[in-house]
Formats: sequence, structure tokens, C-alpha cells
Amino acid sequence: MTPRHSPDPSTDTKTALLDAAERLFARDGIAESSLRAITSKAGANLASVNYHFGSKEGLVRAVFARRLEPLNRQRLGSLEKCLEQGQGVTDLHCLLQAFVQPAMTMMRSQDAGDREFVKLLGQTLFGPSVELRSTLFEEFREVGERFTSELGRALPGVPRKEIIWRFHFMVGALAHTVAARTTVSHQLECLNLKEDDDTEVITNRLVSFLLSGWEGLATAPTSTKEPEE
Amino acid sequence: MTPRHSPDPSTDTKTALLDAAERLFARDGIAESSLRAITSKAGANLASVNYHFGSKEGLVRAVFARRLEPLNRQRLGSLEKCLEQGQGVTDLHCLLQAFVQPAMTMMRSQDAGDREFVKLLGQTLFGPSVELRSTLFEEFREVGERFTSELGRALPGVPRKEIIWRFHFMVGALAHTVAARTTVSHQLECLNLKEDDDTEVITNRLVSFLLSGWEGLATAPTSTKEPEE
DNA sequence: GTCTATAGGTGGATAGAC
DNA sequence: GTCTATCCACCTATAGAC
Repeated sequence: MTPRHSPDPSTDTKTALLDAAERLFARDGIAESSLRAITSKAGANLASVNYHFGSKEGLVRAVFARRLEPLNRQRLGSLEKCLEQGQGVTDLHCLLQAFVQPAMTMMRSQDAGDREFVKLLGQTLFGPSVELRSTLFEEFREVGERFTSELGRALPGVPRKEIIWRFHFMVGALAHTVAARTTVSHQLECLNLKEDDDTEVITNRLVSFLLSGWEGLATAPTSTKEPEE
Repeated sequence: MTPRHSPDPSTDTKTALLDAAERLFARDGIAESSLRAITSKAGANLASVNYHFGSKEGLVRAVFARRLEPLNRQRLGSLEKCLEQGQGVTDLHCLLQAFVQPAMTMMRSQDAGDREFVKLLGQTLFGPSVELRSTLFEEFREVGERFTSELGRALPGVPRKEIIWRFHFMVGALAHTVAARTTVSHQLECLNLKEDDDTEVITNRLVSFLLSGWEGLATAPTSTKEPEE
């Protein structure tokens, strides 16, 4: 008996709750999704959330933890590959790709859960809840530090503070791309431009844009008339 | 008598409600801010919101409308100045500055309401509420169209679809910068880098980054090994 | 216009049977 | 582990006195 690793139906209830919550959170927001709606969609009982996760907040945290860890590992793994390939010289383009691509792939994943999740992640990153953001920040910490560190090494002339700002510009551009994709599609439709690009094309657009920004070859002086240092 | 344009205290109640709502929305989120908390903070009665704005949704819309119109006008005004100065040639840097600076100035305005508002705006842009986002989209439409149009003229070789994507990258970077400034400050503190930059410096960082991205001089090929076209 | 009081509904959480 | 029934806090909105 028990032919699978997770034989008991309790696990299934747990993941059903996670799936339903993830979906409703992404669609309606966390505060707007009631436990009643979540358990109903999951085909579970109202009390099951409290049993399995202790509280709604516990459920929220579990939703994020489930997919954040794989995302982080993928990013860090790609970063390591960049370093191996680079053999000393750090390849900026490879680093940006390593950071951007995992999120973009999730955006167009076959798994609907992945798609819902990145939308949710983007929303939450900009959301008002302080405690939730600091939870996310904690989970993201290692990735952020590894990437800013390597990006700094790839751009020796750029001070650390500037690196961090550029990193945040990048996070914003990426988050908006994955979270507000619906808006973009809508806008393109209004202009009779069908949005037929696949993940790779959009990723390349974004990475190219970011790469230029990071390389900073623009003719932008510090002030309107001041020359560059 | 009635020595001012807005003599009756009803106007004051109205703006007090708007101020309180704006602040609480930005701090706790819209769904999380109850009318009780808002009216209490405004020193008004619970029923006053329904009297002055019809419903909570009416209040929300009024909060956005109040500051969105000046922001739009400032952006469009700056854009017109760019066109006048340029005398035919469209200055990309000027356009980006015209789009970015008004929001950044609000971020560090002396008026606390301005600061709260941009935070709220950034949050809502990424939020889940469909109807609210489409309201914002409608209010933003003219600005978006004018800017993408002029940006396209400033970059004759770039197809319209690419312009729109880059515009969204820019919006994301800007929104994250104004909405998550707290996060950035926190991160900089953790690294013992005091975040003492004034608005102008941060704006210049962002505009430089974006300018490079828009100019697109990066050495990013379409694929990992393909040469540029 | 402002206020009190309350209706009418939904939220998260729990007790206790099964 | 699952379910029903229920508690109680809180929400928005409104009716009606002042």
C-alpha cells in the first residue's frame, strides 16, 4: 500500500488549498480573497485552512514559499553557469539573462499556477503590506546579494550605491512586465498590434533594454549642461 | 462675508477625507482601509463619506482624480517644452525627463500628500483590481499616447511595438522607484550606505539608465551567439 | 451638513462531533 | 483529518433625529 510518496489525501487537500489560494490571490488580491472563497474553490472545508496552515497568514506565506524557492534556485543556478562560462571575466548579458529569464518563463509557463504566481509576486512586491514585503525580502535576500555582488564585479567602475539603484530599476521593469502583461496586451490590441511574441522575444526585448541601461553608454550628463565626470 | 472661495466647512471636511484616505490607502492598502479608520483620522463622521462621495468607491476615485490631473498636465507641459526647444529634432533625453521628473518630484515633495499619493499610484498600478486599473488607464491614456508617439518620432528606426514595450519597462522602473523607495532605503542602510541623495540625483540615475535603454546601443544579440543585425 | 444608531452582511477563527 | 455550526469582530451603507 501507499504506493506514492505522498499517499494520504491530506497532502492533496493541502496543495489544493495552495493552488486555489494562489489563483484567487493573483486574480482578486490577498485581502480580497476570503477563506470561504478559497476553501470553496479547493473543494475543501472552511476549517481546513486553519488546520493545515494555522491561519490565513500562514497560508499566504506557504503560497509564496512553495514557488519562491525553485525560482531562487533557478536564478542562482543560472548565475553559477555564467561564472563558469565567463572564466574570470563576468558577462553582464549572461547575468541579466540569469535574473530575468526564470521569471519570464514562469509568466508563460504551461503550468497555470506559475503564471498566476508571478503575477501575484509582482503585485505583492509593490503592495502596501509591510510584514509581507519583509517576508518576501527575506526570501529574496540571498539572490539579491549574489546578483548585485556579481553585477558590481562586472562593472568595476560603478559604485555600489549606483549598482543597487540600477538593480531596483531592473526589478521594477521586470515586475511590471510579468505583473501587468494584461495591460500591455490590451494596449497593443487597441492599436491593432497583435501581441504574438513568445517568451523568448519579450525576454530579449527586456534584456536588451536593461543591458543598455547597465552598460550606461548613454550621453546623459549629470545635469542639463554639465559634462560627464 | 465668505471672504474665501471655499468658505463653508463642508469643503474642508471633503478635503480632510481625501487627505486621510490618501494617507491610509498608501500605508495600508485600499481594501485594508475601512471607512471607520478614514473618517476617524479625518475627524469626520462615519456617514460623511457616503454623503460627500456616495460610496467608498467614489472616495477612491476622487482620491486619484485630485492629484492625477495636475500630474498629467505637468507631464504634458514638459513634453510641449521639449518639442519647442527641439525645433524639429526630438530630444530623447528631454522626453524621458519630462515623463520621469514630475513623479520623482512628487516622491520627495514637501507636501506629504504628494508623497503618499505616488506610493499609492505605484501600488495600484500593479494591484489586482481590474476596474480600478482601467479607471487609471483611462486617466493616463492621453499622456501615454502623447509620449509613446513622440518617443517613436525620436527613434525613427524602432517599430511601434518595441516602443510600447520599452515604455512599459520604463513605467515599471519608475513605479518601483517611487513606490518601493522604503525598501531601497532599507537595503542601503543594511549596507551602511546612507541614502542621502536628493530628488535630482535619483532622477538623474534613473533617466540615465532609461536613456541608455531607449537608445539601445547595447551589444545584445538576439540570441546568445547570433551577431547583431 | 452632521450626527447617532443600526441594519444587513461578511470576515477569520474555533469547538466539538464524527 | 474532516466537517458542521457558531461566535464575534468588523465591514459598508442607510435611516432618521438634529
